[in-house]
Amino acid sequence: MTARPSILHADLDAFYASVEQLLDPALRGRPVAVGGGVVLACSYEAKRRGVSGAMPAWRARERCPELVFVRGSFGEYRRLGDRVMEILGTYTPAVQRISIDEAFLDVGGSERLHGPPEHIALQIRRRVREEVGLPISVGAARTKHLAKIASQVAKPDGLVVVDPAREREFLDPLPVRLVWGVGPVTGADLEARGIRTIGELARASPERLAGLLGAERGTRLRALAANEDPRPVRPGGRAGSVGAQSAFRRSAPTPDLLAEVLGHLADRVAGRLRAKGLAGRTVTVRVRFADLRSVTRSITLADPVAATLTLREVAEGLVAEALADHPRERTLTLLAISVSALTAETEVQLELAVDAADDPRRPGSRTAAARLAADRSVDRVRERFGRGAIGFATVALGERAGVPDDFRELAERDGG
DNA sequence: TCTGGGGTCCTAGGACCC
DNA sequence: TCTGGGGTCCTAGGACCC
Repeated sequence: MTARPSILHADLDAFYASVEQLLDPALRGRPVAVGGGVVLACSYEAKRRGVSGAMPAWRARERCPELVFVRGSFGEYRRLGDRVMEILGTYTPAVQRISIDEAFLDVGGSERLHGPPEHIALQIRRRVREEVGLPISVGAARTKHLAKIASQVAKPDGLVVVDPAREREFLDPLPVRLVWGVGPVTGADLEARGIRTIGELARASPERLAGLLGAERGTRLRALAANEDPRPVRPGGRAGSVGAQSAFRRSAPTPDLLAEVLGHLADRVAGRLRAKGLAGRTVTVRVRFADLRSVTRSITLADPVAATLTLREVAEGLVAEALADHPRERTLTLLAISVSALTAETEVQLELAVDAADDPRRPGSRTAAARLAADRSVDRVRERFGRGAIGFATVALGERAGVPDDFRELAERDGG
């Protein structure tokens, strides 16, 4: 084989928990969990004692009584994650960040400056340890998917380079759950039919997989298992949707509750859209009932929204529809708003001068213009004085949300 | 005292157009 | 009077990832 294992996948180990241990030396060597009611991330010391992500706090404490719970240091996660990405960027501009703590690199063109991929991987691990103080695992291989699997195998705090001549040897015995896109449901399906390893998935007939998973998905997962997915490292990456959700204790869908929660969510979503210079035409709401089943309702508007009040009104209408379709459901446990079909907000602004129909959903209307202008004033005040300085019901919402807003933006299940 | 919050991608049916 | 095939957009739901 001539191909080099020039794709790297770099993945910080137990990121949130490692940051906490970095910030507070008293936590080092101890089982640490980040989160409130549930474990959002935990240290390897905690994992060894049976704690894992998404576990309710009471169960985690049951399994590991000496577990130390910390609420999380959101700003630090963002800051340190960014610093690590900066280090990665010194080896190639071809860095594709896929979450706060994880990225692909194509170092195929970096050899002359920085040496072969293995050497770069070693340097990355050493520099992140020395300059940031965090452990990071790296996988190196010929393809992205294989590099990602390699970094998972390398954890914790390791490096795995997959020799292009020995890819099958490496891949075949690994559990099928390591394939990207095989989750609990599909994994259980496959295992029930005797497909337990990646090798078995790669060798399964396309017809059989199509019957099991559907044609498209069967083909895709088999290609991943067979390591025949050549997708390139794609730097940058634009958001396709912006959303927010809020889980709460079982509550009747009273007008007060809906106004409060949807107002808060619309404020968050629209604010983030404006901060990114975006607006979106499709608004989707999700309503979760007491039994954790949820339904969604969406609408695609003629023009993109970025104004808080307009988004809130549209969302209220959609939630009302969803509730009307489920008249027997008396209890809610979650509401969510998401905006997709995004466009650059400059296009919205251009339309401001155009027409004057007074439907606030139309960006050209005076109402829409006034709303957007008011929102921007609020945005500016918040930029200077912080989120709490002004805005919708942040005080009234109080403890209901349970998780600090900043944290929500960063939260992820398996970060540690 | 059973479950965060942020996303992506895919499927499938229906409306509508040519 | 009955009809095809293709394409796009919209909507609802589900699995998955971090």
